[in-house]
Amino acid sequence: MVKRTSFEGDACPIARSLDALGDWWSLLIIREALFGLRRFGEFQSKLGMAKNILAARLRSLVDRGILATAPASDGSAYQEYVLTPKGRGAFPILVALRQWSEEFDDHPEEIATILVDREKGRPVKKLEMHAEDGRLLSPADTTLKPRPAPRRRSAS
Amino acid sequence: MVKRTSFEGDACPIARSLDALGDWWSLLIIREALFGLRRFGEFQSKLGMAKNILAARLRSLVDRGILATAPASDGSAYQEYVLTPKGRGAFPILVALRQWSEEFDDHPEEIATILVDREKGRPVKKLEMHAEDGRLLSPADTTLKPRPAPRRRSAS
DNA sequence: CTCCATTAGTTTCATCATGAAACTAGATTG
DNA sequence: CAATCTAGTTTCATGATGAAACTAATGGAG
Repeated sequence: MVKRTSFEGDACPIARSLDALGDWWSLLIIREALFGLRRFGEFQSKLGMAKNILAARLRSLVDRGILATAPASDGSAYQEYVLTPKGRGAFPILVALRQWSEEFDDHPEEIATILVDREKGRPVKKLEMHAEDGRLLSPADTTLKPRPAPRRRSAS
Repeated sequence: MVKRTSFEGDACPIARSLDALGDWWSLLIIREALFGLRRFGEFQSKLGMAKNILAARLRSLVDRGILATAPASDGSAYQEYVLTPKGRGAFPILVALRQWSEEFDDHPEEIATILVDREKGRPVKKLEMHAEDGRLLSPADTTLKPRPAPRRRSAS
């Protein structure tokens, strides 16, 4: 059992996310799915990845509830892969990755696209983290706390 | 050249970020570094990863300007690994991954920690995306545009 | 209905990456 | 200066990846 370590049982939520999304292709598949791709062949030609790897990734994403197979929207007998709410929920991760690249990449001139506000066509601002009361938070304004034990029924 | 495909030259900023951070360990190393870890042995024992892999990752992260080696803060002759601004800039990525897990994980009761506002001790809100003018944007409110060609000197 | 092309995979095989353990050089401690 | 600790490197077995060939089912042309 020299297996590539899994973070499935890890208590850290970051590790748990990485267990599902942290390989080289899953997030790119989700990116394309958000962009509207649905068919095996579309993913394969757009991403240029090996078909066996794509098949394995799609299976994993379906198993984890990130994609679902749907019985074809154009009437053909083939199936399609569509994002579940869980899959669409990965959007902020993609935005965060994009913005990190936009801000820190050594060759930003090679970046082909920018994410813009559809209405105005202007670049979106950086992701913001806010407190419950609305205050804008910087990393230093945050800290980690142990998760409170889930209370059963009512408070003690 | 059956090498694991690199996204280094890819025009997609998400792929470019994944090229630097998209392996199983890099983001966890950054997480620990944000938490204050600095020494090789600290990372190794905290993450429980093989030392050769850790050494390779640290080297890669230093090469990419995400970590820097510093000549020891406690006077010893060993070196330390500290985050650069580029490394600290990955904070939103970690928050996005954490929040995705908090929202969609099948076993959220296994998650040990929550990210809170230091001042109030209350959980932070989900990351928000805003337009330049401050409007809150949903994914559907955004679209991709080709990056405008960089103008030289003045406008045409 | 038949034949051919397309789609969506699976199989095979070579190579790369990962992980565990042993090993090592230099730093630190007693 | 001997024992130990730190920070790695080396070695080797195994798992993951990728390219290409192969296959079964579908779709389309005539």
